Amino acid sequence: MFPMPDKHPKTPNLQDIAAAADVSTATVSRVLNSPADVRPLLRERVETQIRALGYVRHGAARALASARSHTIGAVIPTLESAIFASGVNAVEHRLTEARYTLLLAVTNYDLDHEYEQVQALIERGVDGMILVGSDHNPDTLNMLSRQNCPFVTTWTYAKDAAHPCVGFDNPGAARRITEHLLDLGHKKIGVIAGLGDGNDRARERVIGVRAALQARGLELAPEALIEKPYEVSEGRDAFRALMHLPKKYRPSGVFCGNDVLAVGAILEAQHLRIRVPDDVSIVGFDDLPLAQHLSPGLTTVHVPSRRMGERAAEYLLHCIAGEVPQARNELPTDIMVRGTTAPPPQG
Amino acid sequence: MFPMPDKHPKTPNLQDIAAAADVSTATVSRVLNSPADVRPLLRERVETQIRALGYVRHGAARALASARSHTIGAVIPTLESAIFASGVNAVEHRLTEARYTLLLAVTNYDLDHEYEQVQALIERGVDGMILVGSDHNPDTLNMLSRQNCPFVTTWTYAKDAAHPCVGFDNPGAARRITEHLLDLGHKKIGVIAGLGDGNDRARERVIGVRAALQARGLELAPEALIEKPYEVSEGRDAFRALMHLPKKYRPSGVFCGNDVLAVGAILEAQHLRIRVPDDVSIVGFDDLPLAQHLSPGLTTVHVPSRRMGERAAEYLLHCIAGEVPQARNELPTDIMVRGTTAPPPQG
DNA sequence: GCCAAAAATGTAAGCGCTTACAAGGATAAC
DNA sequence: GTTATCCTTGTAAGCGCTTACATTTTTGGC
Repeated sequence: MFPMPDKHPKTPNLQDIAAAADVSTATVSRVLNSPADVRPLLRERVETQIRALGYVRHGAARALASARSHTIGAVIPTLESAIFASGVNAVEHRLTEARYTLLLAVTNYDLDHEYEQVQALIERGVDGMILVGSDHNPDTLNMLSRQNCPFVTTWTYAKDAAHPCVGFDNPGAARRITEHLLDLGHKKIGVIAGLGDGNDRARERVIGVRAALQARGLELAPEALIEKPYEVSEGRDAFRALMHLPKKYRPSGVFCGNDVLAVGAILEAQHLRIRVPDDVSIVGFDDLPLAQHLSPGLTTVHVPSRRMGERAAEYLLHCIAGEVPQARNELPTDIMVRGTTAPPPQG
Repeated sequence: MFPMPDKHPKTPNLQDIAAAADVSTATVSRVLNSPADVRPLLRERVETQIRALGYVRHGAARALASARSHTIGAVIPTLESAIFASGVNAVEHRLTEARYTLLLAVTNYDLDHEYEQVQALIERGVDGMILVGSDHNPDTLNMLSRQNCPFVTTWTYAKDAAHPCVGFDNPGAARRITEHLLDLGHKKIGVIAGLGDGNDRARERVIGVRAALQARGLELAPEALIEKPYEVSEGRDAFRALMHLPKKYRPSGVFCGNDVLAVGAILEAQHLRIRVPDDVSIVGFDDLPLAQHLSPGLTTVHVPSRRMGERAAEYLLHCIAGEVPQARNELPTDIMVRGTTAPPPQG
């Protein structure tokens, strides 16, 4: 073996810095982690070398030695939905402020896949984990607690929740916006819900709709409940199906499990030359940025996704700092009454 | 100190498994990493213990010992834009398939912030990095190569690109869709561009528009070029401004730097009772899922964001595997002619 | 059965860092 | 000038794993 031209001049490590600055590795480590503990003169000598050699910490070694990875994991259903994306964005911001890094994993609404993703993140040594919803494989939660990895669930809240959560009252919000429809005089309500399997939020919203109806002695006809994946085209299909129901069931007010489905419904209404809100009222859920720009603006439930992301990140950061933050955090939702709702025709 | 009730029964490590299965740690490591190297009988004995004790690998230790973190970093401008979100989603999928995990960082279109994020990810020991665009702080690229961290840029392609990239021809696509407008007979073109600072894609798209105009002896009036952040409301504002231009400059065809701006333009047109495409034609860029559902459907440039994400992930995975994949990858774009473009009024 | 070659397993040396503890120096009280 | 105290810095032991190398076992040709 002969001397290589230094193509890969070996990235410097703590020892190299220590040698260059003629101090011990402990001192370099201290300059990096608790600069106040080392005298300015020495500190500067070390910092000079750090810059000169372009030293970058070795996170794995750091994590191994300190049992702290400075990373947080988030496991979400999908990034295709704008609303999770913006929540994740918020999480990322808070973490970056705290010099933490986000590990992201996606489940596609599959709880078994979620289990694997959680395991993968635990293997990566995340210091905390953010989950969506309260539907989880029991193994997932077991693993989390066995590994004593602090975690918090988002997007749902219940005052008796079994786990730390920062979320909101899904059935309550669904109920309130349904009541808005009922207050306008609608009697026949249709529902375009998200897929309920493994998705407690979707199910709970339907429960909220039912509750509102029952309180007025009404019922949700089975024909008028359609479950669909969260996609514009699915919303269109479902809305068309609803409009082709026999008159007896055909709804004058349609509750959509989220805004993506609602946009689909509106577009299909336009396509079918059904006027919104004159002929049919439509409500959504989530308040995507787009909702207010549509014309007419979409009446929907505003969900504080950004704040939820921030709060979840903060919760974990506090846990890691050894504090015991409040475990159950409820965030308010708002009914945004805009242009897609009105009294039913001839009524 | 007295014996604690085992609240935290210390998560088991390789040694514990080795002891329990009465083998060496090397053997346990092998059943985990190259099971074929250990005889079925032994392997099963070890696997039994792994399950029994609920063992989970310690990634940091693994990374330290093997110089491989099994993570990839992605640094993107924002997650609020649906199009990056879906690209990231695609990256995540490919990585998960390869048992890799994604570290995500966001820059908010700030190149200095990008530098910090890249450093943070390098500290975390990512095995490769995905960047967006070709505008970068030189320090960022230096760090990457000093740490010899393989990386690939996305969203731009140039046949003489200085770095590995998987992207597409921004100016070319912008030029082609502008030509579509010109072919319809439009002579006065307005542009609602993204903010060009630190965003080569936004600038290149404008260059493409200019090229198309110049080729026909036309010019882009300075008044008719408006730069805005990628937001619906900004698109509305810009469109309104364009429509209030003196007749001489007022465009009959508007090129929007992305679909979000285009949606804003369409909505504002609706608001101003300007008919699209009868009075004004509008084109976008990106082909967000929504674009085809609008009515009229948005004429736009289809960008293969999903495939781009997949290819970028694959590129890095190949690099890590020691291969030398093709460094410059161009993906095709398509002009999607839909309903928002037509000949200008009165001929 | 015997022996060489091949396959399976074990041994142990790090990977780069943090941190308890030890040691050395400066400071201040007397 | 001493000594006790505090503040800085150094020493060195791991953290949990991978992997080159050494050792043992198995295999198969004869």
